[in-house]
Amino acid sequence: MTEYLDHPAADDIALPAVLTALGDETRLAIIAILARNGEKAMTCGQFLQLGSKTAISYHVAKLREAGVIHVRPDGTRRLLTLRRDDLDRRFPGFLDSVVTSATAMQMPEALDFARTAETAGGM
Amino acid sequence: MTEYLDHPAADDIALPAVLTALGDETRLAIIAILARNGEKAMTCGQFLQLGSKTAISYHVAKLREAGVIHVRPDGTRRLLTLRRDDLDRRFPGFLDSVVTSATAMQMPEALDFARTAETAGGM
DNA sequence: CTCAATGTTCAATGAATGTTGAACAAACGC
DNA sequence: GCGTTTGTTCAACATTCATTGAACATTGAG
Repeated sequence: MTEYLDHPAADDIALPAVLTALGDETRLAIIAILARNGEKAMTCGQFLQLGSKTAISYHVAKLREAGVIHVRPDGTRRLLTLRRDDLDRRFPGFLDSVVTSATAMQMPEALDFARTAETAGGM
Repeated sequence: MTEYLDHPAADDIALPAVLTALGDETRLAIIAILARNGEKAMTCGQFLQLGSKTAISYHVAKLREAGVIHVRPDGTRRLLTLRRDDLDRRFPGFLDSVVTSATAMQMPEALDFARTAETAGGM
C-alpha cells in the first residue's frame, strides 16, 4: 500500500485549481525543476533552496491537492513526480507550454540548484 | 490617442501573473467567452451574467494588469480583446490550451450567455 | 440641460494566502 | 535504546483577494 496521501482522481483535476497552484513563483519553480528532472522523482529536501522546510511542505501540499504532482512516501521522505499523463490527457498541451515558458524564464537560482541537485544526488 | 489604460508591454507579461489571473472561475470564463467570440471585441456589460458590475470591473482590471486582455475605452464602454499575439509569442501554446480546456469545461451558464449575447448583440 | 447607460472608485468586510517558528511524528543508522 | 534526518502540523501573523453597496464620472440621447 503506497497510497497514503490524498490525490484528486485524474478526472477531478480542475483547471482553475491547477492555474491557481501554478500561479506562485515557488510552485512554478518546483514543477519546472521536476519537469527538467525527467521521470526521476525528487524529494522535498531538494527544494529547500526555494524556501523553508515549512514553506516547501505547504507548497508541495498545494500542488498535490490541485493534482499537479504525485507524492509517495518513501521512508522518511516524500517522492514527488509530475502527473504528466493525467494533466496531458485532461488539458492537452497545457503542461508543456507552462513548463517550457517557466524554464525559459530567468530563474538562475532554481536552475543552478537543479544542476547541483542532480550532480550531488548521485542517483 | 486610444491608450488610456495601463497595460504591461508584451515583454513584461509574466507567467505567474497570467496564471494567477486565470486561476479564478470568473476570469477564466471571461477569457473563454472572449476567445469564443473570435476577434470581435466585447464590453464589460456582456459579462454581467458572471457577476455584479463592480465584480466584473475588478476582474477585468486584473486581466488587463496581468496582460491577458486589452481594454480600449469607446464612449462610455470598454472594448475588451484578448492579447492573443502577445501571449502566443511569449508563451507559445499556452493560451490555446487554456482556452480549449476552459471551453471544454462544463460552464453551461457562460456558454448560454455567450450565445445570448451574440444573438442579442445584433452586431 | 436632463436623464439614462456604462463603468470606476471607495470603504468595508470576510475569506483565503503565504510565511514563520516551535513542536511533533515517523523512519533510519548506530 | 538514542540521536539524526525528513517532513508535517499547529498557532500566529500580515497580506492579498473577491465581493458588496454607495457614490461618483463620463458619455450619449433627447
